[in-house]
Amino acid sequence: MKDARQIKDMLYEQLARIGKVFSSPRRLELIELLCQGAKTVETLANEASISVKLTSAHLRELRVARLVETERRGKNIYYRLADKAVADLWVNIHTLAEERLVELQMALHKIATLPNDLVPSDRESLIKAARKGEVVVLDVRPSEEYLTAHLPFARSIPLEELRQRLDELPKDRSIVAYCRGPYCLMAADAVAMLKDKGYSAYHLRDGIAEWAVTK
Amino acid sequence: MKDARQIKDMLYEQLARIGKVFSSPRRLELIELLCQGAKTVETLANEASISVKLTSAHLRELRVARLVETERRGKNIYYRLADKAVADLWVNIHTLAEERLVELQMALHKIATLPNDLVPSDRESLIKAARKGEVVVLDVRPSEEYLTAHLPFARSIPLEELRQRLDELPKDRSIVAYCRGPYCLMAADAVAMLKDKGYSAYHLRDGIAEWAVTK
DNA sequence: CATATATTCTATCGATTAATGGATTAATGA
DNA sequence: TCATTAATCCATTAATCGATAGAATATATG
Repeated sequence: MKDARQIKDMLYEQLARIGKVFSSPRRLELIELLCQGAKTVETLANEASISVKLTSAHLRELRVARLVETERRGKNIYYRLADKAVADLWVNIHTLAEERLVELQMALHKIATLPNDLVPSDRESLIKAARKGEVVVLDVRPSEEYLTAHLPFARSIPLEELRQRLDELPKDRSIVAYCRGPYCLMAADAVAMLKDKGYSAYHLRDGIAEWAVTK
Repeated sequence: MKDARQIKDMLYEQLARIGKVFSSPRRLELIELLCQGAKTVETLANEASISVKLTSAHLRELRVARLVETERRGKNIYYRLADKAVADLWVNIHTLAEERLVELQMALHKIATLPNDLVPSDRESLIKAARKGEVVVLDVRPSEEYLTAHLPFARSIPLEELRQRLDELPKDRSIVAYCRGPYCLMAADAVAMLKDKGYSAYHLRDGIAEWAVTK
């Protein structure tokens, strides 16, 4: 069996194709955005603050690895994750990275101005508190993303509208804001603004992708 | 906040470090070997059929990403996975790859001479059958790996010794052989040999890493 | 202390990849 | 049909990575 080595090499090469997709910072950011729902190339480019050409090139990599699917709607082409398992893998990678990489832990520390645990941190008690109305769960992502999927009992006020719509929020209850996930800065911004205006606001670092992983 | 972009870039760069580790075929093979237990550089080099120098270089990558830990025992340095989550990620990646990549499915089809489902394929019924003695679960990996961890009720006969120790196996019962995982060819070899000698043998594609993932 | 063994470090070459700009395709709408 | 919009393809450049060979280190053993 002299070709056993060859077969083996080929197998690992195929596996590495998946790893390669997750080896580029830009692609990871695109994957996180796609975890929020289907989006056009231009939307993705804007939200990731990179050129449309570069976005297209990275999406091509995702496409040849069969991790995303495309659908044309009128002028636009919408990209979406091909499988929930892709989002799961994304969550797995960033969880492992946060556990193992001290550099990442320190960078995250800079973002989280305050500890995360002042608020019911496990899922059941957060949902329970939200159901009872003890806390307000606030989704600060764009409303399309809220419509695609959101946490139970969450109310949607996109970050851009938050300043004008502050009066919709009660000052006598805690507000728990979340956004796309641990690397999205929208919820942190929202919490800073709310605290500045006298609200008692907290930052839930998980997004819907993290929430969806059955642990 | 003009440095928000910078912070974000840095975060994704850190995350990509983990992805990069999983983007090389050789490193994936080393990770799979390390899923079987702690091993020296030389052992890893031999089992992956690559030079010691190259092995050391790849292990260095794993080390700077904090995914492995080292321990000196006498002359040798033993490498082991730093966290069970690393093995879980390996299983996640190859599961996703098998689901999404047609090329990989076809390559695996060449290895699996016969379908995998002729034998109790879910865990509970396999364990139950093994407990009752209806089937023999056979671990054909080197005995050190068996000693580190093995499936419940599995009996150890390393592939190299199998030819001489055939008489230890019963001809009136099914034999279910497994090895390191779906990309290891040892169990396939063993099954081919056993069938050739008149045994009723089957190939369980999962290894202990796959088995350990709580689904 | 000298030698053998196990492993790592450094330098180098070729191959791959990320990013950018220019040209091209595909669908829409006047 | 022609212009517009959305996205991709293609060619180029700089940076990075995988692999190999030679030198260096660190530990064990005589």
